[in-house]
Amino acid sequence: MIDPRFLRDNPEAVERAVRLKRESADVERILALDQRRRELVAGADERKARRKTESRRIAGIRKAGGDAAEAMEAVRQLGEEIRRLDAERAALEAELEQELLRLPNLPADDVPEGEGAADNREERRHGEARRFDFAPRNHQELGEALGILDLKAAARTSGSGFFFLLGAGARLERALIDFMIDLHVREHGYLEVQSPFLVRPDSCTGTGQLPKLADDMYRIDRDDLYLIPTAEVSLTNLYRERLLAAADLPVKLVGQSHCFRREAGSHGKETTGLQRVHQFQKVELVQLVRPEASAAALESLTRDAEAVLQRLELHYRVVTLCAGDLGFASAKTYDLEVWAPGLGRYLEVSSCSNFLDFQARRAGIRFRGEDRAVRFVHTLNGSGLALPRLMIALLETFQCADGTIDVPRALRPCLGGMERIG
RNA sequence: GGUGGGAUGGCAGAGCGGUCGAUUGCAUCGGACUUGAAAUCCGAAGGGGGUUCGCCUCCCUCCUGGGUUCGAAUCCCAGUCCCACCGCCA
Repeated sequence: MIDPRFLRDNPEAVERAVRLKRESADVERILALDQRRRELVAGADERKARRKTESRRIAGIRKAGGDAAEAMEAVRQLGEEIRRLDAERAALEAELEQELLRLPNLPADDVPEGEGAADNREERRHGEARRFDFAPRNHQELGEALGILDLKAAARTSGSGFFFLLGAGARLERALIDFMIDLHVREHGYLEVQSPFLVRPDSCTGTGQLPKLADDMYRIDRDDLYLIPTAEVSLTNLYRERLLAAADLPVKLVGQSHCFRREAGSHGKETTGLQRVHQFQKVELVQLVRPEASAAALESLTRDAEAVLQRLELHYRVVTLCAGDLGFASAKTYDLEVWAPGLGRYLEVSSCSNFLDFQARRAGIRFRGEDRAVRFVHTLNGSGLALPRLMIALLETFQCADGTIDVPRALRPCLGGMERIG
C-alpha cells in the first residue's frame, strides 16, 4: 500500500507509477475521499472533546448534589451528532481503503520504462548455452521416454496443467529441494520454514495478491481460504501484525511449498510439458530488512538464487523487469532466466523482488529502531528456485544422445550418488 | 462437531461504570555508581489519526462490530480468533 500521506504530497508521482505499470486508478478521487475523511474526523473530534469535558462537569455537579438535567440533554444530542459523523466516516474509510489497496507500488528509479518483456534490461549472463552434436529433445519427450514424467495420466486425473513425476523424476525433484534448502541454510544464512499452503484472504491482501489477482488463485469457498500461489504469501505473513525489535532484523527465511495457480487467461501459449502448470513446488526466499538495507538485500538475495543455477552448471541470464512488466507490489524485480536447449528458449525460474514497505504496510509488519521510532520493514522475496522449470533445464541441458540424463556433480550426493538417469 | 475458559501496551499480567491510555514485573532507552561490565538506584517510554513549520493541546485505540449510559477497558448483544478437554481422524 502506498502511504496515504505520500500520496497526498506526491499525487503526480503516484499517477505516473500507475501509468508506467499500466494499472488503472483514480488518484483524484482517492484524494477527494481522503480530504472529506479528514473533514469528518476534525468535526467529530471537536464534538468528542466537548462531550468529554461536559461529562466531567456533570459528574462534578451530581457529586455536589446539583441538577445536571440540562447539560445531560445537551451531551446526549452531541452524542447523536458524533454517531452520525462517525458512521459517515467509517463508510468513507472503507471505500478509501479499497481504493488504496488497488494502487500499485511505485517502480524504483533505476527500473527501465517499457511495455513488456522486450523492454527488460539484461544485466548479466552466466555460462554458455550447451552445443549439441545431435538434435536435443525437449524435456517432455525425454521424460516420457524415460518413464519419469506422465502428463496424460495427470490430465485424466486432474485436468490439463498437472503432471505426474515417477521414479527418478520424483526423486530428482526431491533431491533438488534438499539441495537448494541446504544451500540457502548452510551457506546463505536462511532459516528453514515449513509454512501453511492455505491462507486467509487477509494474508493475500498483505502480500498484494488481493484484491487484484483474485482470479489467479484457487479459493476454498466453504472455509474462506486461498491456496497459496507462492510460499511468499505464508512466509511473509509469518510476521504479519507484529512489531519486531531492531535486533530481529534481518529475517531471512527459506521455505519449500507447493504453489497453486489457476493461470486464468494464459491458455495456449508456451505450455509444452512442464512450462506452465497449475500446481508445482518451489523453494522460496523471503527477507525482512531495515529500509536502508533493502537495495543491497535485493542484490544478495538474487545472488543467493543464482548460486543454485551456478552449482548445477546451468546457463542463465539476469534481467531487470521494465515498469510495464513489473508486478503490482514490486518496486524492482530481477528475473533469472535459465536456458532450456530442447525448447530453445530461456525460462523464468526465479523472480527476485524488493517491495520496499508496500507489503509491510498492508500486512502490518513493523520494527522499533534504536531511536525507538516505529517504522515499517522492507520485504523482499525470490524463488530459489521453481522446480518444474529447473527440471526442464536440467533434463534438456544434460541429455545424452541416447536419451539418458547426466546428473550434475553437485547434485549427486543428494541422489545417493546417482550419476545418470535412464 | 461438542463443552468450558480466554483475548489489555515488545512480553507477562492487574484493573470489572467517572482524571484509566490504563497498577505491576520483565525486556528496552537515558542517567548515577564502576577501570569496564554485572548488580543496584533514579528517570523515560504503548500504537494510530487530526492539526501544526515544529511542539503543546486534541481525537481514537484495552480482539472486532453494534448497543445501554451524561460518561464504558469495565455492563449487554453479535462475530472473529486463541487455549483446554471430549469426540472424530492423517
